[in-house]
Amino acid sequence: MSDKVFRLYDTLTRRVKPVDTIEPGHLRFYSCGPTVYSYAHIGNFRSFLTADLIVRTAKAIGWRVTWVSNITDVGHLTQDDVADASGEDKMERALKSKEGERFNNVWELAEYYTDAYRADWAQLNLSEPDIRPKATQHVREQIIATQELIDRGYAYETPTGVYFSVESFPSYGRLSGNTQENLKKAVRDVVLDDNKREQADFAVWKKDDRHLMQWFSPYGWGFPGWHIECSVMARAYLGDTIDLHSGGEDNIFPHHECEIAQSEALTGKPFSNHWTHTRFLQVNGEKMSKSLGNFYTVRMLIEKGADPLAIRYALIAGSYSSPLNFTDQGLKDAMANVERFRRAEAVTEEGIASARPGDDALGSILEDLYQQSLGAMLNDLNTSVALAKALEGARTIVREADALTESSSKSSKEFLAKINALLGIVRHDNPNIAKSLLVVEEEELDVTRIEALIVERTEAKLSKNYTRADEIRESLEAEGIELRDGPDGTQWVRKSGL
RNA sequence: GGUGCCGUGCCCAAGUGGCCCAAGGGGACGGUCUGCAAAACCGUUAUUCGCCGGUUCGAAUCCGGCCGGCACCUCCA
Repeated sequence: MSDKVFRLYDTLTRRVKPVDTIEPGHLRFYSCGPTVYSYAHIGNFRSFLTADLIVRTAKAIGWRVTWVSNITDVGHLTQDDVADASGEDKMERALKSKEGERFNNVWELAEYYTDAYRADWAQLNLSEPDIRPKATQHVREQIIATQELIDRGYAYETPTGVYFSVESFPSYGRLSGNTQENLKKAVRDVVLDDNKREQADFAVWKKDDRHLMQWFSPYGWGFPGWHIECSVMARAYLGDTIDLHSGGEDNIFPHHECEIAQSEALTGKPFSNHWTHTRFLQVNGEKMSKSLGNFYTVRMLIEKGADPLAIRYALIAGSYSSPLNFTDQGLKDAMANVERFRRAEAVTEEGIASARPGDDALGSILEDLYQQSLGAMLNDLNTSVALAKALEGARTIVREADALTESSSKSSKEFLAKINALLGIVRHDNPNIAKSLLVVEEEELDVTRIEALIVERTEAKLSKNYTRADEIRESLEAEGIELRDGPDGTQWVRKSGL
């Protein structure tokens, strides 16, 4: 525990305010996860990273965190709630697509993309949520909640499903500004459904005995509406009122607006005391979309040679509360920065091994920088400043390099460990998980041959045969191997494909 | 039409009333090192914050107008 204040923007009150926990020092946090009908893209991950950074920051000030992040493995409708429920389900559509051919059924498809999601998650060094519930594992509770909403007069059954009556919940629209009145003014074409009392009413349960995923309920065969899963799972794991709820900006409406309505209708208590939303990621100044060809997944970028931690860095380089422009150049920039942390770590290890006597020249400087970095994170997750302070620390360490005493090295090591716990950009917290899930197989390198060539080049240099030396350097360069001459000999590194 | 968000150097991006003649990263340029390069390290790189007015002792920061961009309005992180 500490007396530090963690401030975050709250979408509901539209201002930055301290995160208050109901139980002192214990954050109960729910973040919306993906629908697993395809690979999650880097825009999805930007929003998951916000959740990860919230958890890391809370832990850095000594809070206990119970973090629930769901997996939506029920397909929801791709179209508006059309009257006959014939709207195609996005998981069904994925199954019928070319990529879906290899799956026997939607369940396998969901499982495959869930695994892929978790692998990418580990690659980007996101910490593991305490609970990762699946919508399909909570259908029973969703049916019970649906019935309760009917019993309490907030929902009604029609020939096509069960709908939540927006009129019955007067504060509907408080989060998004889409009040019933404003929604009526909307001129957007909406598919009319005569079964609904009001156009703004939304589905809690859809009746459909042809749906690929269906369950039996008091209303016959069908499947749950999209919003009810989060209401139910948040309550099951975190209680009636939670401290904080997060998601992407597109979740504000309708998803979170509807969650609030359902949850508060069920419990009569506030659903979440704080709401945080991550703004969209743009790619090269444009909206990310498949048609524009700028739709990036984590594995695509790794295949292109991007360092997973650099992807992470690039995605958190800007504030979560503003749109971020993800560019190829930004990714390269991030790689250079991640490299600097690696260098600082290498220098630190050498310094400890050297056992050089002397004062700890860095301890207080680094502690100060860490505190500034933490302070920035506590101030509405100001990642730009937090990263700047972390980089300054890494630079400070690298600058000392050969002059690092053993005690300075130990301070450096502590600094890097704390920065990594806070920002996750120095190294993978759990390298084994990241490695075992590595999506791209490192192509085999003939290390013996490379090292033999380096020896040959060193000899050529000694005999002043620079033509041969440069020839070796250039041929290795062409293979993607970069040579770096230093006082202690020549090192080699793989060059990134970016 | 409704509801929100944004416009800072060549690029990305902090700062939202005085500590800012504006962090940090990349790039570019100069230097140290080096056979040369790469890497590393050091230094330089916005009297200025979309435009025009206003408020104020003081504005990138507040207010008004204009121009430009983005998101959501029941598939979407």
